[in-house]
Amino acid sequence: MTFKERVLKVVSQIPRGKTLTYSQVAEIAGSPKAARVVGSILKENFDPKIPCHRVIRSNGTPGEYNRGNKEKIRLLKEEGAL
DNA sequence: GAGCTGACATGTT
DNA sequence: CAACATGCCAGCT
Repeated sequence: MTFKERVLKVVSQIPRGKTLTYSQVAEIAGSPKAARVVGSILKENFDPKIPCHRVIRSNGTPGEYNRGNKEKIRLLKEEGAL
């Protein structure tokens, strides 16, 4: 089980309407300081089972998104997470 | 195993 | 408030 797999699993388990920060995901995955790695992994993953838009920065800003940063914000609004 | 990379975080300037 | 600098660490070559 690599860190990547754990990150994907964690993100896939984020409930609708909720958001986690990259740090939180990294922490749950087992490496609290590997927030960057989390991003690197999410950008490569296009699996619909992984709601990467629910993962945001620690300061509350959305961060980046493979389908467009605007889309990420919109999705969060749709789900009521924002 | 070494080096480079980067969807981050936090502190300075 | 924005730009810059440093630390951090797993993935990839």
